[in-house]
Amino acid sequence: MPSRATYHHGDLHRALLVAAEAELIEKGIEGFTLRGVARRAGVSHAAPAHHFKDTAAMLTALAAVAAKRLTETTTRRREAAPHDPRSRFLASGAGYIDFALENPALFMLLFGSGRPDSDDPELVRHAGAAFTDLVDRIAAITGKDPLADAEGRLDVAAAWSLVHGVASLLIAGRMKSLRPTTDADRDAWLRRLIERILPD
Amino acid sequence: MPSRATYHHGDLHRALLVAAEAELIEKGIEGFTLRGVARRAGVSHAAPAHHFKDTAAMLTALAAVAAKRLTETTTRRREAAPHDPRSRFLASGAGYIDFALENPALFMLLFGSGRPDSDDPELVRHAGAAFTDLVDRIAAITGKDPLADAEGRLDVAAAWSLVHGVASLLIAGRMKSLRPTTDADRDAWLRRLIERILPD
DNA sequence: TCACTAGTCTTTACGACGTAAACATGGCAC
DNA sequence: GTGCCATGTTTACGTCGTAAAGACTAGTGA
Repeated sequence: MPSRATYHHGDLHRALLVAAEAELIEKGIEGFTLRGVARRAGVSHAAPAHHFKDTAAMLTALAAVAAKRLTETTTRRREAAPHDPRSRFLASGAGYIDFALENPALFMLLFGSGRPDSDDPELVRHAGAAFTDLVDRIAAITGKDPLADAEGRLDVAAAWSLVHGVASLLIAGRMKSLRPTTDADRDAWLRRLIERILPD
Repeated sequence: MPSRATYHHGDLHRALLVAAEAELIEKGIEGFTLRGVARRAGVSHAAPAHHFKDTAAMLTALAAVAAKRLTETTTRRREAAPHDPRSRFLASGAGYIDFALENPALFMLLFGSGRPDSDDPELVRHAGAAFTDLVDRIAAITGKDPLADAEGRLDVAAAWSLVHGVASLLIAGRMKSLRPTTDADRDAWLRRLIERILPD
């Protein structure tokens, strides 16, 4: 069925991840299908088994990619921002939300579905980096380690919750009546929103 | 295959919803199966078709139940709270989070999956009631209609986002290192968290 | 009272899916 | 060169969602 110049693909592992992302974006997490991914990559439906134990493993690998990309997005935004701690915090938070809006399927895969194995080392590593980034932003503002006491942990929980909540509700389309109508106003709106949770 | 006193079930529509909730809780949104629901209700796998057009319709009906129960929970908590606006807001928010913690599968079905039809009138009605409750809590604090101006809508967006974010992240198990270890401290912790987003 | 109709449930059937096992191919280490 | 084994294919099996056709019965209208 699959027609290809060579019997062996060459880089099927990577190709499958690319195909998997396309499949996820197009079909959503519900319609995601291993056989569909294989078709997209031009191989037989059983070929992925040699690279991913099962569907969950493939989704786990994809979630790790998502976590990595999320961290890259917040980092890039932060580095482009003014260097004062508050601006950097706002930029990082806006980056989190932008990632969600630009990659809703990946974001939902990462946070909203129980499908990826959340103990996977690669996933833990990249998700941990995103968390560390958040903690660092807050540390820069308060001047102490937020994880050291209950108040600091509350700072972290509140900031993450707000940003994550905005992202989730925007993606789910539940904030249509609250957010600004034009995309141009979105960024300013997001910043004003995030400002409300800034620690002193 | 199914053995029952009478050929006709009598109240299969309701029984299917009960079975569907059990199926959702036990198998999760991923493992949710129409045939599994039918087995649970003791009918043939095709019987549900006479009561729900397809799987999505069944999940939509279940989501409407979830939305209704969410509103009931926040209402109950609010009514049990002291009558000052801030206490009532805190109680309502804590109710939202409690609902999520007590019904994680229903909460994720309602907000985190694209499976229910979000245009379903019954679902819109109950979800709208929950939203109205939130707006009313904020109106009671600020003394004006929050939806009337941009600042008020920002109040609503921020409050909803924080509460929704906490609920989502707690359910996903991503706040283990931030939340208090004992359940006894949880309520106080939640209140301190929600306080941070209270409008003036 | 008694057919008949419409609604409810079952049976059967079909294509798609995930997974496993047996088989084919060819890259690469020796 | 040769043989191993990772990589890909084929075949097979059980489960799923959905549709169509048949069995049963409650309720309606004559």
